[in-house]
Amino acid sequence: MSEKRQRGAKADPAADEAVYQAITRAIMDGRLKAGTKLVEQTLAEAFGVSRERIRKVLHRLGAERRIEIVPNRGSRVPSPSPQEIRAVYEAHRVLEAGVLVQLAHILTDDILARLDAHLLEEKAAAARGDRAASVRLSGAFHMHLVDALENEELSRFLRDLLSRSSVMVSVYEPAADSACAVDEHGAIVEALRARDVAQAIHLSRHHFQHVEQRLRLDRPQGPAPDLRALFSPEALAD
Amino acid sequence: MSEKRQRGAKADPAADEAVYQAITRAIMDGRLKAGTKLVEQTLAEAFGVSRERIRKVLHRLGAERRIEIVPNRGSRVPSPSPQEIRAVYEAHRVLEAGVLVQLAHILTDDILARLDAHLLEEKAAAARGDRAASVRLSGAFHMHLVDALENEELSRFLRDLLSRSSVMVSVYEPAADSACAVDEHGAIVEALRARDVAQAIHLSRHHFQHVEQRLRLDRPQGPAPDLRALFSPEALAD
DNA sequence: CAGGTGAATAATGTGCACATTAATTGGAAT
DNA sequence: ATTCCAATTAATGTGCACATTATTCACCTG
Repeated sequence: MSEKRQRGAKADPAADEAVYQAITRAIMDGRLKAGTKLVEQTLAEAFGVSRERIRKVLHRLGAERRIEIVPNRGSRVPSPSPQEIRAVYEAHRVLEAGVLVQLAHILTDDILARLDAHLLEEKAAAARGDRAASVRLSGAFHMHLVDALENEELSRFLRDLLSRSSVMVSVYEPAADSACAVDEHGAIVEALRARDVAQAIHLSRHHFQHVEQRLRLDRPQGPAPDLRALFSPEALAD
Repeated sequence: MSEKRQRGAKADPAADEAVYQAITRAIMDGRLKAGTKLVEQTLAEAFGVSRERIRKVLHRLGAERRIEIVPNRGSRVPSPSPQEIRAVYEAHRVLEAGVLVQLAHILTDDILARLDAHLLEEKAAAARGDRAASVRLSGAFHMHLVDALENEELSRFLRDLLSRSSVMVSVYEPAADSACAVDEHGAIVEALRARDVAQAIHLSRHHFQHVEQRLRLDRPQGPAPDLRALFSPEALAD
């Protein structure tokens, strides 16, 4: 007998997750550019799964705001407007202010030690000029701050925000050096160590202001959608 | 001819939304108690729609954390543990601290006027002993604070948190009077008017502490799930 | 030749039939 | 009587066939 599937066959239960992860990574890595249309049939053939499965994954991604779904018109990678980008960064800034307030109340030496360890990592990555690692660790710093509160709700919210801003940097190519970010991160930790909440918030706000200014929001609008046929099936499956 | 549906018939496009709203409301109003199992076939018959439609709505609700879905084992209304409840309230508290920081930067007389107007509404509801309205307006106050920032990300996050905490109060019946809440809300607005951020945060934190303490987290655990057959189809459809 | 209208094509939405897995019940053996 | 196992039942998961809607394109008309 061949591997032919029966009617209601139940294939790999982890297949959903695999497809979900693949598309998510493709979006976050910028391999799927903003505005690209995600055609169900094409994706189904690319992954070698049924269209229904793709469909389910797409709806999940839509619910998580990772893609845009317009009824009867399909799904596509969102191309956020400058306004939406500002909103995400502002949300991040507002959340971190609240996190810092709470962190000051439950701060332990253990938490500070972990933050210090992370800063060393960041500094090392910056020193050896590893840009990819720098970007990743820069986001991880803020995740560390939230994770210190050990609150799944808050961690999830920040994770969502970070995943969305990572899409944005792939649209509006940021100017390179995030070296200064390390120092700013360190300053925030120092303010925390001194239990100076107001100062920590102040530094955090300025930090975000710098990051936001680094984006090229001036001549954005339509980054030439270039949609359709830009995503190769084998590149997706990798 | 009858109203019999064809094979791939496309019924009311708003049917999804109707089912979604109905279930959401039923959960938030406490008509669907925590732990109740949501059987697809039963719901399909209750709403008079196909099981696939129910299925889609259920998955959407699951993605929004409004219900719990265990693969191959179905969906149910979550019965949050005391730990999860604390997490939600803490998240709310942390978010509001950040909101107050940002609000202090962009505060206008117009915003203050709207908050004052809301306080009057709350006071009126409390004065006439309308408990349902009081609870609703109490949540609305915090929504107003976030909405003043005009940031959809933050508003959505708080909306999620509120919808989850509303489920919780239906589990752990709170002691009645939320009268003092009005005064505490008013105090926060006054601190804002005086541009005293630290004081506003301080008051907000204490406010949440009061609300959280009002819940009966002492002898909770299993509120006697009582699942199956407690939800009447006609009560759902209302 | 421009602009719009229709048919043809492509892509999305949905009900249904069945597979699969969990829950339940009945019975036999110790 | 209790425990364990098999068979039945119930509920969830999935592929497929089609309907419906959007898009494209060719053709006709002014």
